[in-house]
Amino acid sequence: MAKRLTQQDIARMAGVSQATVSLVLNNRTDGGVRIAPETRARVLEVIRRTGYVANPIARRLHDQRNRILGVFTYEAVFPSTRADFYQPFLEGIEEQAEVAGCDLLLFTSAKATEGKRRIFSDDSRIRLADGCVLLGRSIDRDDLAQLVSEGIPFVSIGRRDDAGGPVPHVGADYVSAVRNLVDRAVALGHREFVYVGAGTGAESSADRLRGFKQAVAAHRVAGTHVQFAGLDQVLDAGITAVLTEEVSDGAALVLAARERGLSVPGDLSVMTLGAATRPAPDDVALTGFRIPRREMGRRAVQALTEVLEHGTTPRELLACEFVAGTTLG
Amino acid sequence: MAKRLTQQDIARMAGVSQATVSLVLNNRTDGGVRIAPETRARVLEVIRRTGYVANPIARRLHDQRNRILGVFTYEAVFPSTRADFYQPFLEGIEEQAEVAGCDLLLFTSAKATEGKRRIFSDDSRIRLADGCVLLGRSIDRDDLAQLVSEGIPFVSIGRRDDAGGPVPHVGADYVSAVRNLVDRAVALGHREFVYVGAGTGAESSADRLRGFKQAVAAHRVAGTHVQFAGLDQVLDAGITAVLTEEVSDGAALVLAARERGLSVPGDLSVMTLGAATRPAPDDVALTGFRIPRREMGRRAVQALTEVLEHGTTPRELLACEFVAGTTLG
DNA sequence: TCAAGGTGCTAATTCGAATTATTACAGGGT
DNA sequence: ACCCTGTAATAATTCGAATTAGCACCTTGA
Repeated sequence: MAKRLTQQDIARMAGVSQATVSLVLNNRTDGGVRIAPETRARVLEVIRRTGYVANPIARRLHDQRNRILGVFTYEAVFPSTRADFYQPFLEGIEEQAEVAGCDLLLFTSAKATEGKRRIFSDDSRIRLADGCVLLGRSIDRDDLAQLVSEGIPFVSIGRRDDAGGPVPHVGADYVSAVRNLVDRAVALGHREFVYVGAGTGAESSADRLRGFKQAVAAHRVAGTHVQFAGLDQVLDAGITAVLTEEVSDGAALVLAARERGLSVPGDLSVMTLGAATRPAPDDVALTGFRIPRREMGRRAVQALTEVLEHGTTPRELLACEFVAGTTLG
Repeated sequence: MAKRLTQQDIARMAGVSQATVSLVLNNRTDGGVRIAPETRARVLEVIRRTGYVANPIARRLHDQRNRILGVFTYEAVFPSTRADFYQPFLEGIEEQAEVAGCDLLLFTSAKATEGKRRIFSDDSRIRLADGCVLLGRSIDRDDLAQLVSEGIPFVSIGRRDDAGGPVPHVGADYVSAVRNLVDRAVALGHREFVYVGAGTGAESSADRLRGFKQAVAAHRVAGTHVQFAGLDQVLDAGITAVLTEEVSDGAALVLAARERGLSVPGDLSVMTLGAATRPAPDDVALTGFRIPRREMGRRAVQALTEVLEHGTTPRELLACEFVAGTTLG
């Protein structure tokens, strides 16, 4: 296999020193550095001819920058079961990376331990990249804490609680989004609510439940929380408005109600909180909100750029757009 | 930001030299290297206490290998309009990369010129990876020739004609796949065929048309080739079996025929050749074949591994699976 | 003619870890 | 006292690129 070219090789070909090649390559003109135009041209010509590119590894060893942004996901990125969930994020990430002139490193080699990947394995490659975007519904807290304590530049997609320090993130404002749904339902006369879903564990779940509780408290209406709920349970409790974390749960309720000859939203209103971790039927136009996934991806890369350039700790929540649907009335 | 610990730091704490730390860390016992048990224990204790992990960058610099595989596409990978096309390939690539213990680098930094990315721009980063997988319907011939002549390790997904030398690739055997379709149609009594599509330009198109021509010649039946075809044209020419490169073209013909009150496959048979570059309706069960996209991705990475290890030039065509559908009779 | 000042380039060092060559020292035998 | 052998550790070098200090050469001007 042809050995990769080094600056030393280029230097030899151009009849100059390695240092000169480096200076030409980086277009250095400051600090009393001068290269004669013809020398510069000669070196550039050799570089052009050979297609030489500086070894990013060596470069990074020296100056901590190689224009590579890592993307770490806790599951494989492409498998189609998850594709609908991850894809919009990745679109945004790719789009903004292109703008920033960075390449994306997908950490596929991260060994899966017990079905979950871990960021810090024996031979963690996370430092290959300048910084890293973290993607996944829930992220291991120990991993997060280590990222923070080691000062590795990263941005999480999705809000994260502190982990031994503030965690830089670009999330969705679920609290406001859920409150908004309850507000609208109350305005339509609803007084008996139920929140169906975990409501805990991942921050995204907790935020939704928090928004729900804030809203029902503010309106002084009845609001309960259950992990799972069948149609009977809901009806027996006199509920008129259901909010489900999972899109598929909401769709299931609507279908069950209609099979039973009930009208949605006539007899029961159903709203979904946008978590599509499972495939859901697309023939039910649920009322709910749209998570700005693509925008979150874009903003995460922008935020990462800020982290890299200014060492800040950006935390930002993006608004979710109300989706009218047909299941709230 | 706390500076990361180095082996030098560990060495100081343990009262040994940096070399000793490295030897302990790598558990080296061969080549006349000996470390006293108590010294080893002392070093390990410091490592445990501090949570030190070797900097992978420095490690790679020494090992001449970064276990990064590049993925170059002429368009953005993730946007949903293209997702159906690229995704299965990427699934396979990711899967095999994980097996090989490599990370994937998406060349998003290659700025698009006139809507297309180019591999060799002013500051091509293609050499950043150990090797590279090329993905795209058609690949710029100049780029290809340069890759070959510069001896850059790469594998194309999709068969490619020589470009100043053989081009390593993992493709689909369209010639056989199309011949197979014609064989089946002839066996069912068809004698008047038409091939609808480019049939030229990309190798994938040319291969399909070649298979078609070989088959009609072998069976001594009538077979014409047109770029585009309306339903009237087809019927006027007395055609009984249509093969369309594009899935959407085939679907359009079927729908047009049925609207006209014709039966498919009663009055007209339609087969598609699997090129889904445009979204197509999924309610028409077209007869055709399945391109083994995922498998192609997997094999491409395997082939790239061979290129890297043995400097070979693998060329391989994978068989397409017949899809019965309901539009051939 | 010699210092002053500018120009164009290079030698040497740095980054962190891996590896090879080498040294230091103890103990045993003569 | 001397050599030899084994053991345990270190000094020095390597990887490829970036950077800094400084060297050699050329003009000027007095």
